[in-house]
Amino acid sequence: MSQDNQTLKQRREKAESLEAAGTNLYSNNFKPANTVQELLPKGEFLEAQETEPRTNSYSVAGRIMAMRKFGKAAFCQLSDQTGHIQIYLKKDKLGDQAFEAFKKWDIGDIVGIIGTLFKTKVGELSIAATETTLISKSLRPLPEKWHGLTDVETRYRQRYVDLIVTPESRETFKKRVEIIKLIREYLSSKDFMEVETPMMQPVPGGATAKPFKTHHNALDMELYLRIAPELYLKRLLVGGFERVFEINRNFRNEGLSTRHNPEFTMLEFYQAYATYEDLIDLTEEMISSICQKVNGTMNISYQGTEVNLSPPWKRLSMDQALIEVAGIDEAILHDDQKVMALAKEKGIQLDKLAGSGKAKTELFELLVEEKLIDPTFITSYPTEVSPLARRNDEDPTVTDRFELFITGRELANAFSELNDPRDQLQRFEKQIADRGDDEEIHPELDSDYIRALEYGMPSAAGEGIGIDRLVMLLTDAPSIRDVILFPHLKPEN
RNA sequence: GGGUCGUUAACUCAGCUGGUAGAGUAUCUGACUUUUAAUCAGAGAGUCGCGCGUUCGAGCCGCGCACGACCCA
Repeated sequence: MSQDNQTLKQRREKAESLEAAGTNLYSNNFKPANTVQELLPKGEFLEAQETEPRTNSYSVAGRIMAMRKFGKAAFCQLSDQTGHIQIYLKKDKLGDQAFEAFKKWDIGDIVGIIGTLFKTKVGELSIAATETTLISKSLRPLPEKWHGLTDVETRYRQRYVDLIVTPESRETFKKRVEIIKLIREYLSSKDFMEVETPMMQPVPGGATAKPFKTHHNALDMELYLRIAPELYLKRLLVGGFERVFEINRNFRNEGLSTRHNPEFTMLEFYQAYATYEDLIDLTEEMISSICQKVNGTMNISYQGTEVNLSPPWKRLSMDQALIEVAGIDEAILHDDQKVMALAKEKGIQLDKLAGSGKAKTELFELLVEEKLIDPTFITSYPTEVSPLARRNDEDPTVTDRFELFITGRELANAFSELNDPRDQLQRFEKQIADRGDDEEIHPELDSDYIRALEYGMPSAAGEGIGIDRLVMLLTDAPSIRDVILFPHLKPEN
C-alpha cells in the first residue's frame, strides 16, 4: 500500500527512536502561557546581546519553521497563530538529555518552549530555551522555504499545508473572518436580528438555479439544499420580525469557475417599511466602512485595477447604463421590436418566450457589466427578469430593484419586495411555465409562501450580497477558491 | 462544451535535434555554542500525471485519458 519515499521513512524511524528513548511524540500536557505576539513588545527595551533584566520565564508553543543547527547549539524559527519568534537552544542550558532529544526534532514539529528572553548580537529577539516539550511529531516534510507552495491545486487540496507555509493565505482567511464579523456588527447596530432558516427545503425557491437533491429517510421525502433563503426570511417579515438577516451557505448544482463554487456564502437581509433606495444607502455605507476598517483605505487595487469605494457611488437605471455606457440610441430602448432586433444583431440568442426585458438584460450583461469598475448601482430592472421584485408604481414594466457592480462583477442584488400574493402567484406560475423542459429548476410552486403572503407581509426591501465575491474584492483574490477554505475540486484520482 | 498552456525528487524548477535524469531547498552522515536563505565536506533520494502508438531507442514525437490554470461559450 504505502509508497514510502525515503524522507517519510527517515522521519518515521526518527520518531520511533525518540519514542524508544521515552519521549512522548504527542504529549498533551504543555499549556503555553504566552503567545508570540505578547512577547514581541517585551523585547523593545532590550539592547543587542542583552538578556531581559528580570529573570522572567515565558512559555510558547508552535511549529518549527526553520532550523539552524550547530554542534552544541541551535536556532529555530517558531511560529504560532500570532507570529514567529526565534528560539535558541544551547546544550549547557538545556542539559544533555534534552539536547539529545532535540537533535531528533524536525522542521514541521510542533513544540513547547519555556525560556528567557534575550537579544542576539544583531538584535533579534529570541527565547533561550530552558525546557522543551515535543507536542506533535511531524512525519511529512514541509514545502521549500524560499518559494513555499506555489502549485494552486495543492494549495486548494491541502489547505492545511497552504496555511502553514503561505502567510498571504492566512491573511486572506483572517480578513474573511473580520469582514463577516464587521457585517454582523453593522447590521446589529441597525437593529437587524440574525436568524437561521432551513438549509434543506421541500421546495427550493428564491432564485433560479439547479438545486442539489437529497432524501429524508424517516419522512421518505425529497428535500433540496437551498439555493437561497429568501422565501423563509420573508415569512419572518410576515411573522413580525421587521429586520432580519442571515449569513449562510447556498448550494447550486452548477458549474465551477473562478467565480462559482457549488456552495457559497450569502448574506441576505430584509427590512420592513423600507424601499430599495434605503438599501442603496445602507449598502454603500456598510461596504465602504468595512473596506476602510479592513484595508485602512477606500482606494483599493483589484488584480491591478484601481477601485475607489468612497461614497457616494454611481447610480444608473438600466436604460441609462445602456445609453451612457454601451452607447445605445435612446430611441431603440423605447421600441421593444428594435431592442429585440439589436440583441439578435449582437449575437444574443433569446428563447421563444423572451421579451424586450430579457433582451435588455442580456445586452446589459454583454455590453455594460464588465465596464462598471467603480461601484455602480444599476436600477429599474425589467419586471420580466425580476420574479420576486415589486413593480414600479409609475412604470410597471420595471421593478424597484438594483444590482451593485464592482470591478465588472455583480456583488449585490436588492429590491423592494413584492408583497401582493395575487401578483406573486401569477409570477410563480409564469416562472414554472417558463422553466421549459428543465425540471431540475423549480419543481413546484411554493404554495405555503403564497399562504404566508395572504396573511399580509409588510412593505419591505431585501438584499443579497455574495460574501465570497466581497471577500475576493477586499482581499484582491483572483479566484473564489482563494477565499473558500476548502473549495470543491474534482477527485484527485 | 471548445481552445491554449501546464503536470519531471517532499517543495521550487531546468532538461538541447529523440541517445543511461539535473540543480537549489528539504533529508541523511561528519565538523561547528549568537545563526538569520548559517557555513564547510560528503551521501541518498525519480512510476518524468496515466495509457497506447511511432522508433533500434521516448521526459522529449503522435493519439487518447485524468487533473489543474487561463481564455471563450
